[in-house]
This record gives sequence, C-alpha cells and structure tokens, in this order.
Amino acid sequence: MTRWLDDDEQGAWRTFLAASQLVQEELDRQLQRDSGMPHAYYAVLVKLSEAPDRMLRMSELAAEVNSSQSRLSHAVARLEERGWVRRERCAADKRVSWAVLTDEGFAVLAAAAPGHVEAVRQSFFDLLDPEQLHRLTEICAVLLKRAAP
Amino acid sequence: MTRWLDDDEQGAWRTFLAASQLVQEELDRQLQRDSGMPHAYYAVLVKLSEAPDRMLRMSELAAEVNSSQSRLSHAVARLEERGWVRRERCAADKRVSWAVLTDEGFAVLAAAAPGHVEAVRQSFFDLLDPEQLHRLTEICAVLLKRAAP
DNA sequence: TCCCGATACTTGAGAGTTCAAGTAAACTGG
DNA sequence: CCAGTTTACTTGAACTCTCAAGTATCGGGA
Repeated sequence: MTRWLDDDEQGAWRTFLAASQLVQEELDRQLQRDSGMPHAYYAVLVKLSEAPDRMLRMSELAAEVNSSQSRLSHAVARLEERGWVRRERCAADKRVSWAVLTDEGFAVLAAAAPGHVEAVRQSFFDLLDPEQLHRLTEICAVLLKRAAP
Repeated sequence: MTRWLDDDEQGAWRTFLAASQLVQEELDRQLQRDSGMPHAYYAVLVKLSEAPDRMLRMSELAAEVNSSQSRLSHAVARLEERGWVRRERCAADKRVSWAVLTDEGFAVLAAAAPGHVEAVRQSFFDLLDPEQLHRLTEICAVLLKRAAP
C-alpha cells in the first residue's frame, strides 16, 4: 500500500531537492575554485576557529560539522598535509585526539571567508526577503528536529 | 567591505544547510542500502521512465537531473554495465546518443520506488503541514529561478 | 587483577564526482 | 568547399566520501 506522491507533492519534492542541490553545488564550486577546498573542509576550519583555543576533539568536531567520524578523519588528514590543522593526542585519555587549527589554517580561512560570504549572499540571502528567510529557517528547523534522538 | 553575516543570518544559513544535507543524506543512504544505487542514479532511471519511449538524449537527460554531462556520462556507463540502461547512437546526428531504459532497469526502478517514496514521506512530507509545504516550495522556487540564464 | 565490552579514532578499498582535456561530428562564413 | 568554430559526448586522473573492518584505550565487573 504505497502512499505515492501526487503531482503537487512531486513538484514540491523536486523543487526542494533541486534548490538545495543548486545552492550547495554553487557554494562548493566557489570554495573549490577560489580557495582550493570543498565546503566540508571549510566547515571544519570554521568550527575550529570558533572553538576555545581553536581546538576540538575529533568526535565533537564531527558532530559539529554533521560528518561521520570516518569522513572527518580523512578530511583532517588532508588538512594536516596542507599544514592547516594539527593533531594532538590527549594525555588524559589516549584514545582521543584533538584537532587544532594552525596559524596558517586560520590565515587561509580568513582569506577564504570574504569571498565565501559574498557567494552565500548571492546564492541565498539576496534572493529572499526577511519574511521568506524567517519562514524558511523555521521550516528547516522542523526538518532537523527529528534528527536529535 | 565584506557584508558579514549577523547572528540571525548565521543561524538561518546553517539551519538551511544542515536540513538540506540531512534530508539528502538520508535519502541517499536509503537508496544505497535498499536498492544498491545512489540517489543520482535513481533520478536518472526516474527521468527515463517518464520520457516518451523511455529514452532521452544524454544532454537532455543531464539537464533533467541537474547533472553535468561528465557526471551523467559516468553514471550511464555504470548503469549500462548493470544492464539497466542502454545507449544508442543517433543516426540523424551522430554526435548525439540516446539513453534508453531497459526492461530490467524499469523493473529495478519499480522495485525501488515504494521504499524510496516511503522514505521521502518520513524525512520530508510527514514532518510538514500543508501550509509549511506550500511556503517551502514557493521559497525554493525563488532560489531556483535565478539559475535559468 | 584480568577479561570483556564500550569508546575513540583510523585505515583501506570501492564508488561517485569533478575538472580539464580529448574525440568526433556538424555547422558557418569567407 | 573547406578551415575554424561550436556542439555532443567521453575519458582519465585526482579527490572525496562511504562502508566495513581494524587498532588502541578505557571502564567495570568476576
């Protein structure tokens, strides 16, 4: 007894998918082109830059950027190769490792941010009036809420 | 003179990104787990199944599924290996090739669809009331519109 | 104390995506 | 009519992501 989608639902679903894909791809392309990193890596640098002492445990960082541990581990490995992030073993619990944003990583982020913010405005904020923005955020929060448990 | 995001804007942006990533990842995982294909491949099968004679030119198909030609070319190559899609050179214009959904491909799609639709309901429709759905669609349409030129 | 099951993270292989470059056919102006 | 451009698609290499399996460490009970 499949509850198939009617035409309106089809349209709604495809519009949502297309819009979110479009925005993400644009932003990803912009960062790759102008700063040589995918959006996922940028998110890692941002979260680290906002953390106390610019460092976070891998598992915490993974949660913050909505990434699997595996994905983050690979990502940090690449960022480490570039010298933008450094890993430190935790003395108290040797299983955990801290990801630390290096000064070079911070500088790269600082250089990337203005262009990225501008792109976000062009692909997102500049297209919506305050009312639409508010409603969209509310609705996205609903979609997210169920993810908690 | 970067127009930085204020706190509300930060929140709105991160909520939108997180929600659209969450939904897409859930659906992608569901299809991979239950039907052994990523969402992008599923979309190809769907578009072909809806086309006259279940066939489409590669470039048209790419546009329909919001994919680059390169991505589609690789995707159709994989789908062809599995026998779900077949390629045919066009006699009138030998540059173009048609992607044709095979009977087996149609059967695979028919088998995958119910589970996928159910997942879409759980991750999306069941969480929104009709008012929210309508508004979200309207807003996504705005985000998309600019992509046309 | 020793063992067993969590916990934290890493690793490797396989798959998909991207970008740039490559092929081939069709059009187009001199 | 034929050089040069455009169009349609493919290919290969580099890179990211996923999934499953692996390593190391910690905590709690017998």
